[in-house]
Amino acid sequence: MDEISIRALALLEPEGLDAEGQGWQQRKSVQTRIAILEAAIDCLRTHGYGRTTTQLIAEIAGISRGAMLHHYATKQDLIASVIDYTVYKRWSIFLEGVRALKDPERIHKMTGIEISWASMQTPEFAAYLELAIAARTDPALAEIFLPRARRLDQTALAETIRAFPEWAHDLEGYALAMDYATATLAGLLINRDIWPESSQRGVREFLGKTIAMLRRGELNRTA
Amino acid sequence: MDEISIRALALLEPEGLDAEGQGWQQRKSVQTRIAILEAAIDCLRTHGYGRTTTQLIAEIAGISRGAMLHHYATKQDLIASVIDYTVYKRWSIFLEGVRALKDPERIHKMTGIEISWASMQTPEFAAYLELAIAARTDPALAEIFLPRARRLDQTALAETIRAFPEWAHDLEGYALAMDYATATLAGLLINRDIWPESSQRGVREFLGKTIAMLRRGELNRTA
DNA sequence: GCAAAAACCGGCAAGATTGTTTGTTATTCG
DNA sequence: CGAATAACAAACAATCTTGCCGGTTTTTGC
Repeated sequence: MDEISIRALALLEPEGLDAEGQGWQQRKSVQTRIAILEAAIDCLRTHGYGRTTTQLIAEIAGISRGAMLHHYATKQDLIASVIDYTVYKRWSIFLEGVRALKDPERIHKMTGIEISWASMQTPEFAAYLELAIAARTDPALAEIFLPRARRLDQTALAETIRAFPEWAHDLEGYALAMDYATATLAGLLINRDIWPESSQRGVREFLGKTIAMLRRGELNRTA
Repeated sequence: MDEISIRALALLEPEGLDAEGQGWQQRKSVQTRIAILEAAIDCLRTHGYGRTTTQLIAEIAGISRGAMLHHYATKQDLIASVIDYTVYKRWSIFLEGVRALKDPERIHKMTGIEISWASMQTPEFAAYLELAIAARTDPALAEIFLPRARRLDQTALAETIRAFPEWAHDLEGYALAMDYATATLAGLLINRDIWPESSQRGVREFLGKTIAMLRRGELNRTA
């Protein structure tokens, strides 16, 4: 992992999950917590937030519900950790994909969209999306989700731009491109089961061309 | 309402809600059903699908839960009607907005996006979106939602193009533009509470310019 | 009128979900 | 080695939600 990734990850890294060099009990605790988080992610993406029960999470994680409530006293505590964890993983995957590209590919072949698309098709992002959606109508969830999401979104924007030197001079344009791509791809995800695959591919390809033009400045965004 | 609107509405109009010239009992039944549907829409948009209970719907509709189960024996029956009803209303509002535009406005000022945006900010669309999202993780809901959504989506596309003579020669392009705008705006709706308003406006405006260029053929979508 | 049907109301049982509580096993540290 | 602490398990009470059922009022048709 190169320097860019490390710096970005450092600011997004979830707390309470780093147990390097600790005792065995500590290491086991972290291991169990990660198992719980991944079980929660699996539940969220397959059953949605409304039907994600603590019972099911514990079941999938392979532990008792009592044990889970020992690590995460309340459902809100668990969800809060899930938020941090999923965001961290999403941008890790994103940066990893970008880092694997050579500069010419990244700049001229709109591959950024494909990478963004790939990072949005992971179980982690599916879980995050479920939470984002549920937070719009669930006040209790919104209370813990919105502050985190706003902060993490801002942090991710500021840190990922480091991986795109060609955007460095234009933070505003980068923010627009990122929001634009994220919005369109998220909308695509929602209609995944409704629209034919050919339509979805058409939208993705057109989005790629649009972003490429935006970067080249052919679509001045203020006029 | 002009001929175009009437033709489109005819194909999308929900069944069991037209009681013109019937007896009073029939009329009262329709009236109650509409009250139930609108209560359900209100519940869906404010509480989400997972927390929309039959009890709450009946409460908001102002009738007893028993009376509601008389009109809609099961929750699935009710939701099925909600789907048809919301889609019908959405495109009614959309066509009404388009019809109110003069040709030059519609063609040259990318006002189509604003109308589409307006039609997606109604309670009806919010409810539909909740159902579309919930259907992705709820098999029981998907069973009744997906077939309807696919059929209604196709019908709406074929019918609304009548209101855009400038697109008539390019159905494929119209479909792409519609999907593209819908996806982006839906994605925007999801992030409504997360992103700053200025970012959202930026995305909307950029989308408008993109669609305008697509229509003018400046962004060839096959290359 | 008057019986049938429709609209409507209130309550109930079965099942599910959350947080708490009590108890057991394993680890850490003085 | 022994007490304190952490990890884990199982059961419980309180609350919701759904579908169903008996009963009441209103409308319709003969």
